[in-house]
Amino acid sequence: MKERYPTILDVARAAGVSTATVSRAMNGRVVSPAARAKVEEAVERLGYRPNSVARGLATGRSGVIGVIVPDVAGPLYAQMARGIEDVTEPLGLQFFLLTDNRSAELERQALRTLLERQVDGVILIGSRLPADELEELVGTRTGAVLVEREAPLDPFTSISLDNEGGAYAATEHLIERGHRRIAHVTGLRKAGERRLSGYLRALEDAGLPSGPLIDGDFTEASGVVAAQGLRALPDVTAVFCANDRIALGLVSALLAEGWRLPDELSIIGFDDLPFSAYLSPSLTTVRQDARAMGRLAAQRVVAAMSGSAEPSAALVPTSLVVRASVAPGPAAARAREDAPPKATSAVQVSRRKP
Amino acid sequence: MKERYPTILDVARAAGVSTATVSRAMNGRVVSPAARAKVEEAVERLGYRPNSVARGLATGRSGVIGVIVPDVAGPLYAQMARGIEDVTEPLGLQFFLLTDNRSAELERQALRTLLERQVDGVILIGSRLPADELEELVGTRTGAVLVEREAPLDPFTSISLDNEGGAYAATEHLIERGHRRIAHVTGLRKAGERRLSGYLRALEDAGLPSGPLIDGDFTEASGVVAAQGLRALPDVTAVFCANDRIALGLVSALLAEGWRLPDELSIIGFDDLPFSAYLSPSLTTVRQDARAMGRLAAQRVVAAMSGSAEPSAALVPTSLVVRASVAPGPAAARAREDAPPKATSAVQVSRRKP
DNA sequence: CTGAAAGCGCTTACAG
DNA sequence: CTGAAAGCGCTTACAG
Repeated sequence: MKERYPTILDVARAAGVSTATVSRAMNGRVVSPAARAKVEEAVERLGYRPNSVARGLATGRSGVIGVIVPDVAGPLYAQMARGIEDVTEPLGLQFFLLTDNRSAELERQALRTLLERQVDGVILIGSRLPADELEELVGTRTGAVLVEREAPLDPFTSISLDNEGGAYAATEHLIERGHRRIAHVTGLRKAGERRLSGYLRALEDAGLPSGPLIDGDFTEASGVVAAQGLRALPDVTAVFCANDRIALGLVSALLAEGWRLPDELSIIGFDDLPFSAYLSPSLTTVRQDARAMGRLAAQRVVAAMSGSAEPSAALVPTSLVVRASVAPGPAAARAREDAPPKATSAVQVSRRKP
Repeated sequence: MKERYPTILDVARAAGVSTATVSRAMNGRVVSPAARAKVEEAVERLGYRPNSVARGLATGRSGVIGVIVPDVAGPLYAQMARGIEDVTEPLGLQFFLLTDNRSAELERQALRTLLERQVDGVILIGSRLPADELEELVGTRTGAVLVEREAPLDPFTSISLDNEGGAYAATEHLIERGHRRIAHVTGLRKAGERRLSGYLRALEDAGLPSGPLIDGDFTEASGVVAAQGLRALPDVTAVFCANDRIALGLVSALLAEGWRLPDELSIIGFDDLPFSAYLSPSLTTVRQDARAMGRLAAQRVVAAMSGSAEPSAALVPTSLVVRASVAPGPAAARAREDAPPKATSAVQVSRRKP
């Protein structure tokens, strides 16, 4: 047990060349065909695998980029990880996922770990460390990009979802469908704030007063609680939930109380989680392309690693996914009385059931 | 830019001691209080952070355990990661997640990467590499544990979910609730097979014939397709889905066709995903404690790393979560005609709606 | 308790 | 194209 792995020296001896030549052959540098053949044979025979720790020490580069996510559990982070992989894989870079910066202290630890391991770059998702501390920790030797940063601007490259725009589009969709009294179940943190302000701006642009705000925290449970709040608001015909998990809880509670959806209440979510298309009614929502964000983050961090990067700030767009959870609102009904019915396909969907 | 980080030598000079003393102080070995104080002061002043790559090379241990998951996207893997963290964190070990072994080739690459990086242990989830290749790659220097391995036995420590037992419990539950004609939407791979055989065994033990088998592949889409199959099977009163995602698709399609659930069809899933409690009707299912599996895997790999480990095979139990998607079956109705109604609370739930 | 020195397994100018 | 040698930043017997 614990037998020694062959080292580059073993290979050199077996091949009758120097370790420098083995190193060159392994890394695709110029080497005579004869030497290359001998090295390859020896590598094969000994089952040699280079020790990347030693290489890392010698080169000062590890070839890995570290990713800190708030919580591995989120399906969105998983998608983001996939996007990161899309770009690192072809470049021969590895990336390591470190979980959870749910607290600043955990994030600090995770970041230190990564830095001590000499990662070449870091992607911090939803970071909550103060900018100056980040600067001090990360220094200038390591590429860094911030995704969905809580605090505002930094001297770092950052990438954020267009939460405001997505919320605007969702609210606008409800308005276009004829809703005038639209509630919002709020979320948390920066993303929650931005979604709220997109909602408010859409109402304002439509000349509508702000609808009731119901406290939420991005969980299903808060959606369930919101259902109670809605009962006291009979004039509300539609609600924009800060995310799909809230919408899931809300729909669940409403259905359990016997509400007919979407006829009695239209609901729209945010995120487009994998289950959202399969709810009943299927959930109209705002899709965020987490994979694209991951790709973008990886590209930026690679650029930052090579030093060729000006700090920049990117906003990733969202798209509205229209499904069946939004029915025409009262304004649409009024319009129908005047004009001949001009059913859009979305209206079709929502009217097929009753 | 690219300024040099301080090294142990910088600290030694600043503190007026040798690097050996700095090393000892940093690692909590015996050092005179005076020396310790000087080192600590210098570390603080220079902002020194040890280079774990260099340490890894010197000690031959990296302090990291690598985890290969089939797909970061699964919420279950996320839970497992949390469980792994539960045990590695207090031990000062790090773990790195490498994604996706959806193909043997990708898994091979991921494993090589990990090994080249000198991880002290690996946890392979759902590995599909042949046992002999695993043995050759991993060797005896690295601890390894297999979670939910596809192929049968190995010389490795393995941990599996009790898929068979969970499926048995699910099917038994349907039988106890009075169902006699129970279909099964199948899954994939070893887990799918085991769930199928648990289902078959439960029917057999109850003296019932096997019900119809509908092909599935663990996706919502296959659940949607299964709904069509069920239409042709009017005598089926209950269906055991190989996982919750299938159940989600099935419920979605059935509801869209106007079925009343659970009255017209009882449904039971497997996994207990986060959304399952919020479906309408809320889904009765088999919970797997992925976090506990992760914990167990981590404990075993730590033991394997210290060499103090006999290979072992553990089976992690499941538990039935009774919610509202199972209604009493025909046998229960017949029983009711004889005896006065003896409604269990579960029956209550499922009869409140119609 | 402490220091000088060798060693971990690579890479890379520097000569040739 | 190739080799000898120094160096990457630590740790750890070995002496003292």
